[in-house]
Amino acid sequence: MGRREGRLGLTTALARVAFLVNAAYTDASREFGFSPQQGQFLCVLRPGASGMGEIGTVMGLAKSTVTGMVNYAERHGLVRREVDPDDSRAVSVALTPHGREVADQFYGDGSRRIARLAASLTEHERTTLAGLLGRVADDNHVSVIFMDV
Amino acid sequence: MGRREGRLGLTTALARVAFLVNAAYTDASREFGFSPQQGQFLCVLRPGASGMGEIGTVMGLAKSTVTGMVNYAERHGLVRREVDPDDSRAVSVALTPHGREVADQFYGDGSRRIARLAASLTEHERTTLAGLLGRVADDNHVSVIFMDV
DNA sequence: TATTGTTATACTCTATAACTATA
DNA sequence: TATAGTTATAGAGTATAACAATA
Repeated sequence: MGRREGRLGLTTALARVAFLVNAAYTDASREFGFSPQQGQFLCVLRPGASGMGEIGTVMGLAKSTVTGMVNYAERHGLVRREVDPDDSRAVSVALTPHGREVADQFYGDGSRRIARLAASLTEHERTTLAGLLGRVADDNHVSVIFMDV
Repeated sequence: MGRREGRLGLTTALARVAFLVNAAYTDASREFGFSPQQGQFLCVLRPGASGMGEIGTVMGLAKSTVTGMVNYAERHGLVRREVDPDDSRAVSVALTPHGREVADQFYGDGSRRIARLAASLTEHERTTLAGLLGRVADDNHVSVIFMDV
């Protein structure tokens, strides 16, 4: 770590860009009238229904927190609970048709904002950056919240 | 955007790596017994004292939120308020000696966790990645929260 | 009048512990 | 006994609106 010829170290650069991505995400959420957490939650559900426990694992939250989050989204007509036919203890949470529409629009808006952050790079630089970041992601078992657009 | 030869698009890669950085940050905060927000707040104050309004701008928070955050940190002996001699409305918030110690340790721990994310890259790749991310950060007026270690 | 902060209020986000019901 | 979720509780994070004090 440390400076190299007057340029930022990798750690600093990673932290700053993460801050920018978070801000883009938060701005997109505000645009849609919900919190970043609810936005992230909708994105987690986009690929398909999920159990309460799985949601907690993917998002890194305690199970009671997940209960509250699902309650909120359900109250707003974005998701619905369904009892697992194979295990009556388990619950499956899925987007409602309205929730899917909102989630897709939110995802598109958030993606556009994030893409805009790298607008000043050349096509070749973007490809290089995507490759290196992809390696970092792959090597650290990142949860699949954002899928490819 | 979209897939290119089976690899992730830049937007997705950015989002995933941001998620990893956030998780590293959250883990470091938990290690120190406070929330990611309090950790970020301490890092904002590391370079020097700051006014309430400036803190809100840098962190993207409403002023009443900043009041609450400073109250919390003050209650825990991490920061103290000082009235600006030039403008008695204004308040300057600074780390206490204890707060500085905690902030520095937290910053070091967080930085180490973030650096570890890129451990699998070669030295040359890390330099390339740092350069490209630095460009992205510079071109988007990112707030200076993480300074170089 | 405009600006700096704080208060009052109302939610959401979060975790821990205790609980219910099913496996 | 172990697992899937919920409830109870408590506190932190957040914003809006109304306010006080100073410029």
